[in-house]
Amino acid sequence: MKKIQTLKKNYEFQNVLKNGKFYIGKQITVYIIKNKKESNDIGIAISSKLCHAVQRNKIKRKIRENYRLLSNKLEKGYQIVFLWNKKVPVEQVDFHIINQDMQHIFSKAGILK
RNA sequence: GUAGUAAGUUGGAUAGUCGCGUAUAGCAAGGCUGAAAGGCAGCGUACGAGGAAAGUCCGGGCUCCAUAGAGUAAUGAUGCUGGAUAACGUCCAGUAAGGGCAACCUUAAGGAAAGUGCAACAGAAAAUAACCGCCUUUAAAUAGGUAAGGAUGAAAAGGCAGGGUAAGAGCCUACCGCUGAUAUGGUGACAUAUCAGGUCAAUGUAAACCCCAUCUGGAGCAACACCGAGACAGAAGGUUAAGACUACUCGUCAUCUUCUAAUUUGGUGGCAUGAGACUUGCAGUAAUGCAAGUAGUAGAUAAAUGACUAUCCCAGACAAAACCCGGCUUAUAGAUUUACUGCAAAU
Repeated sequence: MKKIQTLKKNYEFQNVLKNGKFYIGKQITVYIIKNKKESNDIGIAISSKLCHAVQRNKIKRKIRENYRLLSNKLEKGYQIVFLWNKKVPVEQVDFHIINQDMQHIFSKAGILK
């Protein structure tokens, strides 16, 4: 399954955020919960209060790109939601820091193969 | 050369690797799914954010509310004149006032003897002006006249000069301003000229209420239409009531309607050729109109146009389509074009 599956509905997001385990990195926070499928679903949520649409899109794209590069190495059957850490200024968004965060978090959560 | 004014254009580039969305009578010729129709996936190809996409401030298309119909009112908006436009609170050309040496710029530019209100502080007084001063009267107290001068203020009863007077005052006169009438020019706002007016009866504020003129039904693509699933409880009224998205009146519609409670969801259309853009010609001062020609696949739905690496330079600002158009407003690093103005120098 090559395409990235994404969460669509608000209740799906709420479910992950309420019941999932969370891990905090330097720039991103990740919520993870098991689902019963044989694939991973991800969602990216960035508050509209933080910045305007252009910055939001840049953050989303960098997170999505990083996930895409790592997705083959992950165990399957999880729902993952990425959040931006509110305390970090949005101008400092950096591809490599997110990459480190993600590897660290996924290995800590034990879903990295 | 320098300082400006106005109107425009542009809004990092190149290469490599990996990816995303839409389309596809291309390839593959059957990889997955399905009873089938078909759908999904792969490879290739093409296309894939802005000048403001933003704010959501106006106007319109489109949709529903009855085929949105008529009148009155309310509400809201606009407010010099003429024109443009589908329409506008927009644009163009003018007028007036103000600013700038100038190019040029700015203006929420109707009405203050229709009425009501407000004018802080200061000041004697904020609209039937007398605090000081001046003059007359009186021995003095007092009584009266007076808006020239002082002081306060954003604003103090046209300005200035002469005459006049007890002192003063449009009290009188000239000039300027103001108001009105007439004539001429202009479609008009208005301009110019002449004449008359000192009862020139009187501050500002209408971004206070208000008055006048003109316009204005409501809600919005989460509109709306269709397909398919889930759920489907209770009460009231029923031929004159209730309802049909501001109120009232009239008129129309319809047979089931209304209320309370509970309440989920998927797909398709709407949805990309439009009062569109550019070029040329003609008409017009112009906005714009008419004619001919040219180019042209963004279309998502937790939402595509990206990421990384390398090189270059002036080191990339503001900022992401979400039904669609016409505007307005606000944000914006840098680069660049044209026309014009002032100053300086040279010829």
